Amino acid sequence: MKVYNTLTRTKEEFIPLSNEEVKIYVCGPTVYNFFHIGNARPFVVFDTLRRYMEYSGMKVNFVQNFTDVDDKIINRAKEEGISAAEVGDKYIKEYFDDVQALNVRRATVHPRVSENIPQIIQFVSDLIEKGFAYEVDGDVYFSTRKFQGYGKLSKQDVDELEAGARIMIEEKKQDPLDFALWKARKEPSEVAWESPWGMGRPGWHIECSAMSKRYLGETIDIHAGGVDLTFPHHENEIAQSEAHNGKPFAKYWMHNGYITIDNQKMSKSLGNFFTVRDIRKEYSGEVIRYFLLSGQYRSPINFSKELMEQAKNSLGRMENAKANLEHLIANEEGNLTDEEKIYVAGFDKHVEDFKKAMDDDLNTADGITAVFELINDINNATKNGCSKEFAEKALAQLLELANVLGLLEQSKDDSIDDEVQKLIDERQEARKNKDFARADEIRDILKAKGITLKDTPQGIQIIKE
RNA sequence: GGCGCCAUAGCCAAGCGGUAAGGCAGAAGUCUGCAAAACUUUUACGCCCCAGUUCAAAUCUGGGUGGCGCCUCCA
Repeated sequence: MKVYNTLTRTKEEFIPLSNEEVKIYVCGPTVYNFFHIGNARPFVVFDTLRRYMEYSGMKVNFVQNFTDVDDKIINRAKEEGISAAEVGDKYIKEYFDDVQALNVRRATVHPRVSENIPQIIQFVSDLIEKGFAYEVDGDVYFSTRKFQGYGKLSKQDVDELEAGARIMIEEKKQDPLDFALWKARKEPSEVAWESPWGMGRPGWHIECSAMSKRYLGETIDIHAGGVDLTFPHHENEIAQSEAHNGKPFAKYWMHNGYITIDNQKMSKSLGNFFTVRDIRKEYSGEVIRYFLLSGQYRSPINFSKELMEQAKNSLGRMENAKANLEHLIANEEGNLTDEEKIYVAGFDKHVEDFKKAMDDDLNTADGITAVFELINDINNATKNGCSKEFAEKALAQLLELANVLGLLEQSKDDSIDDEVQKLIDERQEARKNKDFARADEIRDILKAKGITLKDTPQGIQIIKE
């Protein structure tokens, strides 16, 4: 498998550090609010990476943190009149609710900053001891210029950065490029922990370095996140971790592109964002997931109603294929015919195409194409009915690929109540008596309830929304 | 000022030197009591523009034009 590595700006063959497991760390959310569709992209993309690696036979140790100690959380807590811990707990719960709808599997570990304070304090102390950090009035800063190679990920030149002069000048810092590892408490009500430098809390960047080390070790295979984290967040993580451990931090750095609105970056500060929670009111999580996977992960994707409709209709084609096969399985019998055997043998090509696409830096757009080509074959094979065995094999093949993408996983509730059953029976009776007006009327009534009836040669197929 | 990305049909999107995948939307047809689903056919002599390299370029090089991003909390 090839992977685009931001560190080298090229696609590289992915070679795991160990044959036992692949170590992946993905920067997780700061839990002070519902996450938006832009935040959702890395969750879905790197979940797909993980699924594909597991499909390819690798064992993956996947760590994604929760940043539950942060200024925004503190502010939120003040606003809502609850503790910072309660804010964190609340939005972690909401995170899992949304992410479950998106078919994003739980990470191997979801560490929280608040549960890693001793490790962080140790990490910071070590950096001071090694001469990479210094304390001023209860704050601790990292000496950027002491770490050679600062800027290697984002390809920034230290002197150019300084010349940019867009960095907040803090009196306490020895150099404007230095960043906080530990922040002293400003007022007594703030969450804070005891430390060698007094009461305070960790800076943003140090958390990931400390948690990555604790849960995955000093050198990991892949560190991933959104492109906007490249600088300064990931650059700072490299500086901290490599200064501390004296060895490479991550072998591959993967960054997903933005979600845009009218071609502008979606962001909380611009206020042009849509939360997944809100989008879910109109589209299923799988539609959102399909939308996010419809382009290659490094390209920007524009978010719009029109594109969501396209995603919904496209996914609908996949769902129809699945539903039609399930209906055939329930109503047909028999084993593979000679003609069907040829079709089944042809499935392999689509699997190969799928793997080829996914091996090429997770080209999910092409992966989806392979699934549609499989569906075309299946539809052609079944247009005049098929054996039960064929339908079973076709469905298994379809789900094998779709599930790697995290699609077609949610089984719909197809139970119907007595009242609906009575209407369906009545419609059948009406059709038999050629009372098509009544039959169509009933179909419309059910349609209004979100139940679509299809009259197939294998009987009535009921589709619920 | 520094670093970087992108430009393919009405819309989305692959392709990365060998003669334009796939999906949505649209049109016609088959099937059906009618629908739905499915199937068949159909929609880019051309891939932002101009040069160049090559037997061959959407794909490489140079120069434009237009859009976006990072350098500041941000996925």
